[in-house]
Formats: sequence, structure tokens, C-alpha cells
Amino acid sequence: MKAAPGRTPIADDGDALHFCSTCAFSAACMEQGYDKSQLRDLHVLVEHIGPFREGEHIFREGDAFNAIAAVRGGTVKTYVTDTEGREQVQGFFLPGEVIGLSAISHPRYPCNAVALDSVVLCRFSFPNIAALAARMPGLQQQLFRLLSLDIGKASLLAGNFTADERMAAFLVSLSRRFAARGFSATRFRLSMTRTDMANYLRLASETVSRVLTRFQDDGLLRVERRDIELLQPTQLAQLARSVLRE
Amino acid sequence: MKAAPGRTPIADDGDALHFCSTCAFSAACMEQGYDKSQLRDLHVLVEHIGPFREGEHIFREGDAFNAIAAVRGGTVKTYVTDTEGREQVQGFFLPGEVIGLSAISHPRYPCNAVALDSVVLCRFSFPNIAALAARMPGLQQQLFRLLSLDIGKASLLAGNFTADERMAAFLVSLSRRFAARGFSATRFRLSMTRTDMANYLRLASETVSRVLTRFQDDGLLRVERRDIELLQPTQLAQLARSVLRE
DNA sequence: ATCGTGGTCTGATCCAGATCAGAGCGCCGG
DNA sequence: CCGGCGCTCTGATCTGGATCAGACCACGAT
Repeated sequence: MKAAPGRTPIADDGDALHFCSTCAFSAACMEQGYDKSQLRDLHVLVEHIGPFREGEHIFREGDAFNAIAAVRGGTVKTYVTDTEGREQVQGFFLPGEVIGLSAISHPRYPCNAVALDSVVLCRFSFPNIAALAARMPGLQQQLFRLLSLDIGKASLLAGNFTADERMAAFLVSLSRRFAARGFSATRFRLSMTRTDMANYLRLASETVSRVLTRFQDDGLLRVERRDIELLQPTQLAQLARSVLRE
Repeated sequence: MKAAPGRTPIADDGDALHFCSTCAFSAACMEQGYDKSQLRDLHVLVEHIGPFREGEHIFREGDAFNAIAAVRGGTVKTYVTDTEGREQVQGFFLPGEVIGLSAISHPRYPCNAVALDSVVLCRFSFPNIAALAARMPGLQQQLFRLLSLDIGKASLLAGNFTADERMAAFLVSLSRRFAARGFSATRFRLSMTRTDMANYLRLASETVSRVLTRFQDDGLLRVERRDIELLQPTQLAQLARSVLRE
């Protein structure tokens, strides 16, 4: 049996038991060693959905919460709209990252999730995965880990940082996350607009523009519309160190 | 058998099985109905520790993570120190609230926790409670809920808010949390300094002073050193609504 | 009592980044 | 081909809150 692209065979019992290789959970399960019946359970509650087109919503604030999802391809933006109608971007999610965690334990999603480009997802029914986690310590651990990581991530941008520090930290973070998934750490495409970045970094979009051009003038990077190349990753990481706490 | 103050008997088997009534977990367990053997397990991994004196550290950044803890009395401040030696306060924890959650899945605590006054805690060994959670769905759910709540809490102060909005939100939040524990919602003692509040709200301590005195001049509250009385809670909540998202 | 020391308050000044305004420009549809 | 429309960039001005400076005050130690 040949594995389809982007999928990894997890059992060889004649049936087409496949599991998307980018799912964070699959990794956790693999680490525990194969257990056919458990993996079959996990498989059953996984659903590959999409593609969502650019601008299409995956869920909206107030929708009933019933699942978390791992991004398999594309970029997802989560955001809330404040009382004055302004958008507060909570995060960008690249392939391999999990959306919907902040909704756990709430009956409804507390934010909106929208596709920034063509997006495909792995959907995990939450009641089912929670039940399964009770039987698979590794999975429970992985869920705790993901939740805990998000707490740390959320407090990253809460600090008193300058526009330069925020921008550098954002770029370095993207770079590392791309690298972790096997993409280039120095050349990538920004799938969000300047305004999206600004709303995430709590800056004005004009400031984002200015900082990027100044970074370019200083030889730190080269940027042209959505395409960016980090020329001095070390120096950028140095700028970002106070935000990323290292 | 008489229950000691602040404790609730959870079994009546002749042994002194007590469980502190303010622990968030005990509530979760009670909801599931009594199961002697499970509650005995839970009891075994709970340890009442303290009192910690004002200024005493409960854990420090880099300490090996092995337990979370519920505050039984007093106030705990968690913080990190940035590269320039400045303190970033991550949160204040009142009785009934749980510290150490952001350390889950990390080998070490990512922040410091210090007592702001006399503090007593309920300590839960994490490996043990995670194992127990696998057998008690209600407990697992409660842990997920606590983690998820912290994600939301962390993004609260991340937004672009004015000093007035931040201050109002902080006071309203304290008020509600005190009220939830049966204390007065309108008169309470601020157990932290102006500088602590400033470091939490990402303001300068001078700004905290000024905003508080202006709020007092506007008749919203009355404040004298650490003691505060909210005179117009509704108006304060109105000011805070954009931060608290309601 | 005196001193010292944190914590608090208040005024004066400064500045990073917001806001306002408007000009290019890539891209899509007709 | 031309408009039109997002998105992006750049300059000019404004401002909320930081920073600097210092006074006051409660409280504990000597």
C-alpha cells in the first residue's frame, strides 16, 4: 500500500487507514507506539475538511463549540471584533498548528476563524477526543501541552515592547514555525495584509509599513509586497529576544 | 466529626479525610458524586502548604515543575523579569484560583510566584493529578477548563486599551472575583502596590496613581492607600466593557 | 524623637506611535 | 484598454502615556 501525499499509513489491515502527517495529535499517538484499536478510534473521530477559500470563515464567534482542528494547509487567522467594530487579531495558524483551543470548556467559540488563503483542516470532535484522551495518557498530555503553550503565547505580546521588537519577534516566530515544518526559514510569503499584522501586533498599519521599510533600509531583510526574505536572521532574533524571552 | 474551618469532610470512614472547600478541584469532584476510593486518591495527592510570608517566593522561574496549587488564603503574584531587569506581572491570584497552570508540559516553571501577604495553598502533584484525571472525566474536564480560561485571560490585556479602560477592567475583575468568593464586591483591599498594578496593566506607576485619583475626583470610587471602595460599579463596568468584551 | 525607606502623589517635559491625508500600484473585471 | 478597488507606502501633525524630578507620608528601626 502506498501512502497518499501528506498522509502516513498507520495500520496495514487492508483498509485504507490513513492519518494526516501534519496533525499534531498523530505525532503524539505515534510516540506511544502503535495500538491498532486506539488508532482506529482516533481515526474515526478525525475528519478532513476543506478546502476553504480565501476569506471564508471556518467558525464564527458564538458558533457552538464541538471541535478543534489542526491546519493541514494554508493559513488561518483568528480574531474578535471589539465594541467599536475594530478587529483584534488573536493569532495566525500555520500548517501543523491547532485552532479552537481557547473554546474548550466553553459552549461556544469565543472568536472568529477565517482562511487567509486556501485552507484544509483536520477536524477533531472534541467530546470524542476528550473521552479518548482519558484512555490514552499520551494524548491527554499532548492536549495539556497545547493548551499550556497557548497560555504562554498569549502573554508574549502582552508586554511593553517597541514596534521594532514586536515586528522582529513576529518575523522570527514565523520563520521558526515555517522551519519546523520543513519550509525555508529565510524566505516565505506573508499570507496576511499589513493591517492584519498591525491588528495582531497592536500597531497601526502605517507603523508596520514604516518598520518593514526601515528594516529593509538597514539590510535586515528584503520585502516586496507579501514576499519576504530575512537577510540577517541573527540580528532580527537579537531584536526579538526581549519579546521571545530568551 | 466536626469540619475544621475552611475544610469540608468528604468521607466519614473514621479517618480524618478533609478537603479544603476553596479548592477548585474539590468542587469538580463533588459534582461527580462521591466515590470513596477516587476521593481518597485525590486526597492523597493534595497537600496543604504555607503559610508563606509577604515577599516569600512559592516557586521561581526555572524551578522543576511538579505541582499546581490552589490559593486557599492570601494573594499570589506571578511575574517574569525581562532582559533589562524589569518586572512583567502576569497575574494576581485570589483565594480559589489556581497557580502554575502555564508550567504544565514544561519541565520547569516559566515564571515566579510570590506571596503578597500571608498565603496558604493546596498543592496538587501534577503527575498524580494527570493520572487521576484519566480515570475521572470530570476532573479532566475541569483541568481543560482552567487551562482554557487562562488563555482567554491572557489575551484580555493584550489589546489596545487606554489607561482608564485597563484600570477599570482591573478593578471590576477584582470586584467580581472577590464577590464570587463571598467577599464584598465594593470594598476590598488592594494587596499589591501601585507599581505591581502598573507592571500588570503595562502602565507606569505614575499613571496608575493619576488614573485612580481622577476616578476618585469623578466620584467613581474612593481610595485611600490600599483600601478601595467602588462607588459607581456600573459606570466602572461600562468603562471596562471593551476590555472585558461584554 | 530622629532617621531612613518604601510607597504614593503631582507637576513638567518628551517621544513613540497613532492619526490624518494623500499618492502610487498591482490586479481583476468589464 | 480603462476603471475601480484593495493594499501599500510616505509625509505631516497630534497626543496619551512614559519619563524625569521631587515632595509628601506612613511606618519601622535605631
